[in-house]
Amino acid sequence: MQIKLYNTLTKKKEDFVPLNGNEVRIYSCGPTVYSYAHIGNFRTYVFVDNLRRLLKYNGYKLRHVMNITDVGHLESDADEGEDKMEKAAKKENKSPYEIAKFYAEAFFKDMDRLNIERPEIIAKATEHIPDMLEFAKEIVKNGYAYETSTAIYFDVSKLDKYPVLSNRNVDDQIAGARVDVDPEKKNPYDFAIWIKAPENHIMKWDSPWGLSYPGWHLECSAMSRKYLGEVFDIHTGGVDHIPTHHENEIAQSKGAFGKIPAKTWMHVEFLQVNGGKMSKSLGNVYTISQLQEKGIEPLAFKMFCYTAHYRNKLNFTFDGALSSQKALNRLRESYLKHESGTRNIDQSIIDEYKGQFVDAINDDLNIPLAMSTVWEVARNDCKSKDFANLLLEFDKVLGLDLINSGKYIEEQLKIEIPDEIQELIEKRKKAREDKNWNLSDEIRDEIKEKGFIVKDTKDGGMTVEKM
RNA sequence: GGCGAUAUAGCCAAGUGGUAAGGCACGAGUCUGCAAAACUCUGAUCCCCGGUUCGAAUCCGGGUGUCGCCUCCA
Repeated sequence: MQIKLYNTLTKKKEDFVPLNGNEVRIYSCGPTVYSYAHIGNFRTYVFVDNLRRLLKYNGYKLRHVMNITDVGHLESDADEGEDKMEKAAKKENKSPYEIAKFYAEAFFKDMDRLNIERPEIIAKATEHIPDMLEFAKEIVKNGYAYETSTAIYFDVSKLDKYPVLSNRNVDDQIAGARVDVDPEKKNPYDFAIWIKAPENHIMKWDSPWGLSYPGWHLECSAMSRKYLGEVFDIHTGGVDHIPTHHENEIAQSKGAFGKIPAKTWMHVEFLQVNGGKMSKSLGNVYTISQLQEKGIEPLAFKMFCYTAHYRNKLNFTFDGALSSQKALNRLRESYLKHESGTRNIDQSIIDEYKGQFVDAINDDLNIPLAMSTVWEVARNDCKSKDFANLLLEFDKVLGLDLINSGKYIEEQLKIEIPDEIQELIEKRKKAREDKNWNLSDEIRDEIKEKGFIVKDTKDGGMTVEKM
């Protein structure tokens, strides 16, 4: 079955065919490691994980690069303000390199908890300064850039067309937007490819323009070409990258070697919170750890992402995430149910379900639709290892770590019960043996007030959960 | 001011011409001393108006609402 992917560049769903045989080359814009990544960031990385898994499921080999931005990303994408790394470093009284190391580690820890596969190549900007400098020199040599007192700017008016990804009309937008334009810029949409370092700037390197550092957009252009070649298959990022970052990457590649660097550009819509945008000023920027504190596992967040298609906005609420937590637990129970089954299922039925699932995911990664097939299998009355194996097959794309379902459920039940509660449990056990239901119910309420829930099992035992 | 997206049951949402997937919640039932859990069952004609069509949630036009981008952000 043919994979179809939506391409922002052509604004169409297209049949996906790799440029180079069986190998798919992908570049994903990674995090700027100046603080913790939030759940909005991770919606994008969950998508990238699904994309990887989809391609592998269809038999392709991957060469996937993700960058770690640890220099050059200014507070504003329009080349204004301080470098984010330097700003965070000052705030936390550390070096930019310490900041980068700390938050990069935190990022990968969250990626692991989300069961997101690592790209084949992780590329740090600071380790590729020579590649970027080379790229910048080519752009300058080809006449696509000019020098001002503060930076080397890319001259967008030299391009045949700008922008190519977004529809915006440059002149109209400038008229209405409240932006202060650097008077030294020739065109408002010119952007810095190389920035002259102020006296107190920590991260800076030697260049034909003195001590300086690369512009943010340049790292992706330079590193993607280094590892994937001039033109590769797929470039991913969030929708916010469309109008500036990716537009400028394309401009740079055209300036350096005259080509648009990727064939397919894929963008993930924003995760909203309570129906609106996530922003620091509203205090609704959550991290994976903060979700965990509220009883939402990282994998439940992944499951939550599967309720909507990646090209649509998804409204995050804690209620919504908790419902996904429940759904995930039920899916795990269903897997275990089938895993212990003994019935045999006709291969034609298995093939039917598999076909439904593959049709959905191959159609521009329609995971919400695919999930309806997953539930049909999970909910099937006929307990069978064949269904358990089918769920594991689906999980190759979903990455919910279903094979370890038992472990996750065990962990949820494994809690420390204080002596005080243990005593109440013993008292209640006796009351139940005496069929003193009033006392039994009273004790249950008392335990509940102290934050634990007691459930009676069929064999006369009890289980205890934390609220 | 410019550009764009979206509007489907209580909530999260699939579905782009042929009589509305799925998840969660609610309600009912089974089970239970009761409860919880689990399981089963139950619910929407798709923002409004007009048009195209044998037929539209799905296409076109006009409204209204919400959201986003152009300023930080995946």
